[in-house]
Amino acid sequence: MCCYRIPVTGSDEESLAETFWAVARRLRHQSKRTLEPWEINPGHARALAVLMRHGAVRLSALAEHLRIAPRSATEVVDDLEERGLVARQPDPADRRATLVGLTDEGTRISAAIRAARAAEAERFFGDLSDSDRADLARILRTLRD
Amino acid sequence: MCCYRIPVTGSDEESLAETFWAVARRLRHQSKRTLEPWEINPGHARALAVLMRHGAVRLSALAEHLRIAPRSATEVVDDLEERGLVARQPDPADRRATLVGLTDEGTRISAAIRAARAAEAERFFGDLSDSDRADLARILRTLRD
DNA sequence: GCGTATTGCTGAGGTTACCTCATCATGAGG
DNA sequence: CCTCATGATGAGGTAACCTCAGCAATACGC
Repeated sequence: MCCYRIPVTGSDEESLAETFWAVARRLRHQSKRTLEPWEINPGHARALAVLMRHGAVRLSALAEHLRIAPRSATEVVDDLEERGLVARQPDPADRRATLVGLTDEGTRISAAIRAARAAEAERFFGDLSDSDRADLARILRTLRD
Repeated sequence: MCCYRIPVTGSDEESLAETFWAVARRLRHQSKRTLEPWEINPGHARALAVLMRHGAVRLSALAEHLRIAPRSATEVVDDLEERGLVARQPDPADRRATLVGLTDEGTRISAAIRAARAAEAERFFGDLSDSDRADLARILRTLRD
């Protein structure tokens, strides 16, 4: 690795990462508060969002979207089903598989959560100027991949 | 809240948050890989960093820095002590308290991790132009509080 | 068709990183 | 001193993951 930076730069970079995590923590806490009215945790909310976006999917597909093991998706779905937000139904195309879809109430609540999250993002990023917001989006997209 | 944004903006904001979390995930994975050579997890690394910065501190103080319950700090310290990276010593000022400090090896390893993290940050943020990096730092600082 | 391998879900049980509550020694204030 | 507060820790719990084994259904090679 040529051109190794001098410590000052290293220290700047360190604090950039630190600042990033500080922001992440604040955003995470705010998200948690946003979800409190529904007594839903972030993992369940993510599952509902996937179902909202993709409609009824197999458990294994849900697991992939959530990046968790299939067995863990079973548990998430168990919980949500117990609360009446999702329902299992046999997959007509393959009798081994089960499809999970939102119930009416699940759809209602997912929509409400979606709106609350949008409002939350507005609150969180709302103090930024339009150009800062655009810069942030552009820079983050660069870093994403 | 006046000037409520139209849905398009809401959707932009949503994706800003989403992009943020995508970046966070990538950074987290990279951090994990950075720590692998020492077989140290992020929580332990954070504890070592606190001790590096503050020297020997009480368990309760360490817990505060890490934002975990005092009882949980006991466990972190148990693990690190078993690995010879930190040592407990009685607090001369209060016989109820114990101070935790880095051992020589703990100091060596903490320094190595610190360097590796700086290199990791350089790798991660290195593709950005200087001005993007400055913008990002400034914007994140705005969002931090 | 027919046996074999694969796939989809779930029961059983483990791990990790936290937590609370009770306990014990020590310290501080009336 | 006697009471109350504080610092660490033992005991035990929880949430959100995991792996592995097992069962049913399907797909594949011949």
